[in-house]
Amino acid sequence: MTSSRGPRRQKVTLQHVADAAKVSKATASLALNNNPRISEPTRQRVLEAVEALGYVYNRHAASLRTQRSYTIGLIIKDVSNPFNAELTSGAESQLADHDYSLVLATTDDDLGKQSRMVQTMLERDVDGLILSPAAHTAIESMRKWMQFCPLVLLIPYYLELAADCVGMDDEQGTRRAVEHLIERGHRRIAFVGGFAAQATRQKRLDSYRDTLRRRSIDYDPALCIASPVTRRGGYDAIHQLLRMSTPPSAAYCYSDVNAFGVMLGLRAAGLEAGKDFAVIGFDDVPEASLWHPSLTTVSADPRGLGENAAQLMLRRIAEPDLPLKRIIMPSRLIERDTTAALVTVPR
Amino acid sequence: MTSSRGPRRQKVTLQHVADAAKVSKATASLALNNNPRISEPTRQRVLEAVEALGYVYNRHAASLRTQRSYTIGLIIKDVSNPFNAELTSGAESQLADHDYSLVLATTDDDLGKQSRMVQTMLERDVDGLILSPAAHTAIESMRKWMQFCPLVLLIPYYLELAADCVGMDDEQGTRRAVEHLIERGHRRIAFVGGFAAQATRQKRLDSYRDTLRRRSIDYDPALCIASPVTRRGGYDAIHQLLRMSTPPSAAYCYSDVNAFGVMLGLRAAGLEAGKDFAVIGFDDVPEASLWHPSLTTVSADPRGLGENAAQLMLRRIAEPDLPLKRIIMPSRLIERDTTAALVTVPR
DNA sequence: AATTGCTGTTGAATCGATTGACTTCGGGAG
DNA sequence: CTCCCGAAGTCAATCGATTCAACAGCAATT
Repeated sequence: MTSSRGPRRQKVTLQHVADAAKVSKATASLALNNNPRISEPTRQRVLEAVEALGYVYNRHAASLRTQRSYTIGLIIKDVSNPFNAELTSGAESQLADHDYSLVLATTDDDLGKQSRMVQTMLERDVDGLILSPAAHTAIESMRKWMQFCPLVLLIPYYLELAADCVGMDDEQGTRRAVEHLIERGHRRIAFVGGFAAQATRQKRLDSYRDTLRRRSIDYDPALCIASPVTRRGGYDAIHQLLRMSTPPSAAYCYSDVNAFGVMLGLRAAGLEAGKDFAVIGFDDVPEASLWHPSLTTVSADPRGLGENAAQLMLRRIAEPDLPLKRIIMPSRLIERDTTAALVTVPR
Repeated sequence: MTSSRGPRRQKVTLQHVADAAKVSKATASLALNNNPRISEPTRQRVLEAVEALGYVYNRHAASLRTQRSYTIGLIIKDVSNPFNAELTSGAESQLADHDYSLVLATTDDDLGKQSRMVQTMLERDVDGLILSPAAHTAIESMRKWMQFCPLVLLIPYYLELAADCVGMDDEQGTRRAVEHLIERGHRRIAFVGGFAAQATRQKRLDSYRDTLRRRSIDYDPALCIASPVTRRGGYDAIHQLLRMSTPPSAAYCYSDVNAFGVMLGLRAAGLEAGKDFAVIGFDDVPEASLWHPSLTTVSADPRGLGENAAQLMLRRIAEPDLPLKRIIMPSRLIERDTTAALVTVPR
């Protein structure tokens, strides 16, 4: 069987609409844009013609003239990660509500791919770029991109760059998590997951050390394990930690995904999270509440992040000269079962 | 502090490049498109000028002329669902590899929103539309859209429509799942989740009944519970099932998400999945292997679905007159712990 | 009756790249 | 010496909507 996709329906342009409504192309255009200089009866005639002919507006032609594409680019590392999926969802729905479209690209955290993706976005003349920069992205690159369109960063640690941004309160979230563990009697607390190059991780690590210091607990670098942000990463890390001569009794993880890995590793070692060992994650992905035992974690509202990023962008487009805005979203600790038990024999 | 975003850098056009390279605009264009009529030295001069001036290609202008946008629209119900996130990821990476961009829109399964989203896609003159149609989408609507650009459906049950499509083998997957339960001794097997309007669910339900019939097991409509595709839906359904005078001993669920709800409901009722009651899901989302007990489920490879959809689209664009292609991806049963136990007292 | 002021409409240039038709130039072939 | 040819470029029209400046028509004002 051959597909019967006939010749592509020949295009109906504004000229055809104008002819059908017996007005000029200029009038038809103004009518569709609700310009008040066009009288109501005329506008109606134009709208009827549009309906009758099945006219489809051509945004490329319009963009060429107006220099606005009503398109926003979103560049992230990976959509399949549930955190980013939520973020994308939030941004998309916010943009759709304002008649903007979302062009999505992923970088796999690779600088080369990132610059190619930015390039295609610029070629498409996006009205703005929402970016979660790949590791090691140079400030200079981003500064260059900003000459073409406004930029909203999904990370709040590029203060040298005059770009709007939105991010989590990593510091506060970390403090709460570590204090929670200390209050439950833990003294040897591991920090698991993420790589040194990640600015977000560095921030959390600093806050972790700072919190320990304030509570007069020694910082032990051996308890800090860098790893990929995957379950495997967490699994391997806990394995390594448990073999230490004085292993930790708790782990604060860079991400829920790492925490899940830690939990699997504990189980494999015959230990139970929440009873024999405390675990805290970060992100509060939906699964966090569903694991058994359920995971104590720092809540990160990824959808809200996406929404805020989109709003920031729309605001910037509407008012390019507004002062910079950096949104830090509050994080809060969600206490669940993996930190249920008190340490009975501290120290 | 005021943002110092200066005046938008004034545009460098092909004309500027041509001037700098001391050739005509036409030559510059041909050079950039690697047209063999341009000599190598000339092409190099043009490329150098591009580099020196920081020229950015304007795809809107090109699209206007060529009637190709190198953009594909993806319209799904919801990105935040992990199944769809994986699918999106697969499609995006496949398209990016071929220099196509992905415009993403979501419908929330709402017909009105769907038609608005399709509209903006057509205005953007996408080269193709990959669609997971909202419930109750009329064939006629889709036929209309196909007059504007090729369509790839993410569901294989609109056979009346001459559109390429890709989907799961719901029938085979269901048969395997139900047979697996029967082999373990189950005779009263519930079908949980989804709504009647969903074509996919209907397909699975048919296959479920058919499998029972072949094994001479009576079909009991009371064991089929429709519900939203959420954990809550599964939770409520199992609750209802357990109150029956002769409750089922197993549930085959429309989706993993429903299955998780069933598991939570069982736990709340003091039962343990895999020991007191068997559960099978559909999709094999990553969490399925991580729950405790781990979930037996039908694997659906969502990323592969997205990749295939993208490939189908690229193929259709390259060769519009190829015969229709419908890809049914094999599904397989992943046996895990929720179906571990045999029923000791069958009947 | 001529001028002014509106309102509603239109002509034509414009955005930036593509492309079919045409020119130019420097050899060979005749 | 002329003609033809191919290679390398260039001209100019084109895609479809927007928008500025101009203008027709008509009422009100002088």
